[in-house]
Amino acid sequence: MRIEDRRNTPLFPIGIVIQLTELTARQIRYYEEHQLVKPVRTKGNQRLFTFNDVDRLLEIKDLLEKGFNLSAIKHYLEEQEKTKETLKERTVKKELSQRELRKRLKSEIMQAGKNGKASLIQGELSRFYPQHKR
DNA sequence: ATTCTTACA
DNA sequence: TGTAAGTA
Repeated sequence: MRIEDRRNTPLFPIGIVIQLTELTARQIRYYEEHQLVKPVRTKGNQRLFTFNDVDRLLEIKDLLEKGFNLSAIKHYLEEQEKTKETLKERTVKKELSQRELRKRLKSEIMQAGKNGKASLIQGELSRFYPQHKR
């Protein structure tokens, strides 16, 4: 999950963001007021934007040019955020369950090796192989 | 030189 | 949104 960290690393002062997005400082600060982006502040109170913030601002600009108002864009981005987090959660759960599965398989295999009888999981797995007459 | 806030057009 | 003023 290193790439994600990079995209969320505060890097750009507003001057760079202005060049990257071709938005004015006024606009960028205004969007921040409305919580569409949340740049962190340095000790000197200067804003630092992340790569994701820049992407976000570009999307805001695009939607604005297509005629959407700020509140609509805000709702849109919130939904997009929810969806994104849900997908991420599912991925995490999947990874956890697969790790758990491997752990159980290993345990069962070692157990079966000791007492020679079919393990519980072998019984479970047989369901996925129709050629095994049951 | 840059950025920040506030306030008014 | 743009811009001017006074700061940090």
